[in-house]
Amino acid sequence: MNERQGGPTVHKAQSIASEVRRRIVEREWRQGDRIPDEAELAVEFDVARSTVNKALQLVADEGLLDRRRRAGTRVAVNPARKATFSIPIVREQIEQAGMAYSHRMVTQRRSPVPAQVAVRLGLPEGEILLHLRTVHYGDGKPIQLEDRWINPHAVPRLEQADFRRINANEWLVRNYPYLRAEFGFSAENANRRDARLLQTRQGQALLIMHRTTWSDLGPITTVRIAFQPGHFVGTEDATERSPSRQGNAQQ
Amino acid sequence: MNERQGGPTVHKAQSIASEVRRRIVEREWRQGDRIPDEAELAVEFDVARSTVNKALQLVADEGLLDRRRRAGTRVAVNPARKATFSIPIVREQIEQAGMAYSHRMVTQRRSPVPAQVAVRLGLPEGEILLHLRTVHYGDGKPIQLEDRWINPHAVPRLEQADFRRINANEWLVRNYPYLRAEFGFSAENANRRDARLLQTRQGQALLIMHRTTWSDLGPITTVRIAFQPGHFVGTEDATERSPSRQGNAQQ
DNA sequence: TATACCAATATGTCTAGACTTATTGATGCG
DNA sequence: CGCATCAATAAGTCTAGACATATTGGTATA
Repeated sequence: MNERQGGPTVHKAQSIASEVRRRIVEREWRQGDRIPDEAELAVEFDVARSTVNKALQLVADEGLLDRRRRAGTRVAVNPARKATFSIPIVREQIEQAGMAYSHRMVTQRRSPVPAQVAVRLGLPEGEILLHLRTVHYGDGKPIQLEDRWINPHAVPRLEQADFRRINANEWLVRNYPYLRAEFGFSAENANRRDARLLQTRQGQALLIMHRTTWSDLGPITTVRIAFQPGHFVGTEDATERSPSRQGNAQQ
Repeated sequence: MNERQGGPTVHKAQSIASEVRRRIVEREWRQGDRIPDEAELAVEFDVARSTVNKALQLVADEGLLDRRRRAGTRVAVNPARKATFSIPIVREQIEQAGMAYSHRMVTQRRSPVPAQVAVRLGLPEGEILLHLRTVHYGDGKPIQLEDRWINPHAVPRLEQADFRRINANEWLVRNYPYLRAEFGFSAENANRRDARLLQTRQGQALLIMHRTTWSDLGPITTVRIAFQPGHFVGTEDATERSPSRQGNAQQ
């Protein structure tokens, strides 16, 4: 009972997942169809059931399959719905574009959160948080403008940080891992302050990105980032989960 | 050699992953630290090594850990960088907001792709694709405007679809699963046509979403969606991979 | 007819053991 | 001192088997 030889690390699960994707994409298995169960596929591909299980979980995580106990595995009716984001850290992003990075802190003070921000953070209005406004520059030209609120209760030693030297984004990322994040995008016509800080004209369409992060100590920070006109924020990938880790995020 | 009793389906891997996250977040393990190897943790938590492996892979996929063969597992220096997107299908989105959905096809014709679009699709300029312009309405008011190119080579039976009855988004999603997708956001001041179709004024800041999808037959479709002024597109989650599947995407 | 219950089933999860492979760190050589 | 080589290590993957549990569909009961 031990007639193995080839040995693992050959990604059988990955190949099975690919084959499953192929059958779905080429319509051998149609949307809504029940596919053969794990045991059958294990026989077909000549692998252990757990290997099939792993493969199907991969594909299901991508959204192409729906799996339910006892009910079996079906080809998803609304397939492939996830996309993973990969957003460079401001400084890296700017430096990777071959520009010299710098930043300027425009505001730093403790003040009561306005209602709108409190909602994003899930905190009561009026709580005293640290409020920062920072402009990030590439070769001296403004690239993005961030308006940030930091929750001191979730960020011990916040006082010790000098945000004129290291920007809040980097400091938080390096020191305060988060467990959950929410992103959002919208567009706004530049108001007077945005226009001034980004050195553009009022009314210019700006891409606005909101981001809020949490650890188990509560909300860490929420930011509103206004990008230079014309800026494009792209995601990479979707669906096909890569086994390797990569990417970045701003906090 | 068989003294088990409690039995699985208790998510030991998940609990271990949570504990690992906790140690990272609470800085018992600092950024850059090497953590105990799988065998040690298996002893500590009294589980099989493969269970620890699974737990650590989960956390590594979230970005909190970096793992390398022989080198061991370290707490990531730039942690937690992924966010998964979950975007409702237009019609569902509008209906879920309690509005009556309708759509209107403004343009439908085959024409040569302009250079800009060809680049997004990775096709030669001038290829003949199907070009559609559609406005989606909620309670009769324009919600979003999509400008779409569809590649007939990746979409068999394209002729048989009647996009006046079912919108392209839904038709594609139901029939043509994709394997890869790219998203992007930007902001533009509404031009004359955008303004007319969205019933707003020129110059208004519009959130623009670009999306391109591929199957193994090549690029399927690329869309530029212009949202009604004030529209907000949010992502959900990040990091903490949920074992269940959910969410939606537009094609 | 509606409900409660039960057996069968397919997936979910874990274990213990084995083999594979990238990478490190030490050793020996030119 | 720089470089090639090699053994040890830690993660990566797979297997076979077991138990867990949600769901289904049928059967018996009120």
